[in-house]
Amino acid sequence: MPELPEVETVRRGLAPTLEGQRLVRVEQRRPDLRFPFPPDFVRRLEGRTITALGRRSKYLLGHLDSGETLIMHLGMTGRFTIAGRQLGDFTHAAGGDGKHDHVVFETAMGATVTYNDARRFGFMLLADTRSLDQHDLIRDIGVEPLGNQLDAAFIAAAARGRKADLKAFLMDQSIICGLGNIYVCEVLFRARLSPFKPAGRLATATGKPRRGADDLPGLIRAVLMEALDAGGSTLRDFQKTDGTLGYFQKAFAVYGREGEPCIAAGCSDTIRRKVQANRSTFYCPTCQRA
DNA sequence: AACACCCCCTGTCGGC
DNA sequence: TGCCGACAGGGGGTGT
Repeated sequence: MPELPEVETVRRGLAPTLEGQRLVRVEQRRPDLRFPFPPDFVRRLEGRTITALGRRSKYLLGHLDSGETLIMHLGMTGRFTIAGRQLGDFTHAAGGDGKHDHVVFETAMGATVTYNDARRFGFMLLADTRSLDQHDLIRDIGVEPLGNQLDAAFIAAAARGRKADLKAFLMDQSIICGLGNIYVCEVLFRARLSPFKPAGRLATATGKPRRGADDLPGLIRAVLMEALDAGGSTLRDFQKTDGTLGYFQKAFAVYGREGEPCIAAGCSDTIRRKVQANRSTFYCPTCQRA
């Protein structure tokens, strides 16, 4: 399920149950997810306290009092359940038969947190906290879009001379992290930029902002913040019901709307879908010409 | 370095 | 009803 807003929603949902809590029991039910679990995975977790639950890009980071950090990625279908309350992958049915429950954490307070991941594109690793920034999977991650490093100058400098198309540019986690297929489509629609034009058009030859580069930081933040708000409200709703609310409850302007009318005022075109780098790109050919 | 592909895995959905 | 292909929110690895 996870792009940045969803991972952050999961983090906020898990934090009250895990932060400051000791793991009294950890169950690892298979040898691997996307990657093999680290050696002695259970032994290195049991008895440890999670001092803080953080996030970097789409990674969840469980900092332990042992000096290690539990790095978790949800892949496409990863989700956590707190004793019946589901966090993540809202598109798949709630609950389930536990068929894909791969890891179970039990805290000293008696809470049970289960990780479920049908496709197993997610993973869990352990890394030394002190050198976490230098970890292979963390080192090359780009700027956090909700942080203060993302501005027009940064985008222009990064885009300068790039031949890859705008869609790939915004999907590239080593430039701006956290955006995935859905939100890139939504951002480009709001920016009225074509997904298919080279990213280099965002910058002048000397690397100054050009065309949509000025608008992008604000639009990226707006799209992510709206999703975050929706995720939060979804989460609150979910605690009170057993339905599969959320995520797709949020109304997207283009994502998943192939053949439906463009929502832009005065536009009578329809949303198209094109496969780009093996992923679907949704866009309005009339509104996104630049 | 930057870029274009391929692949990992399971489930679901639409068409026949 | 069954079968089959297309598709799904990610990203690591490889080859040019």
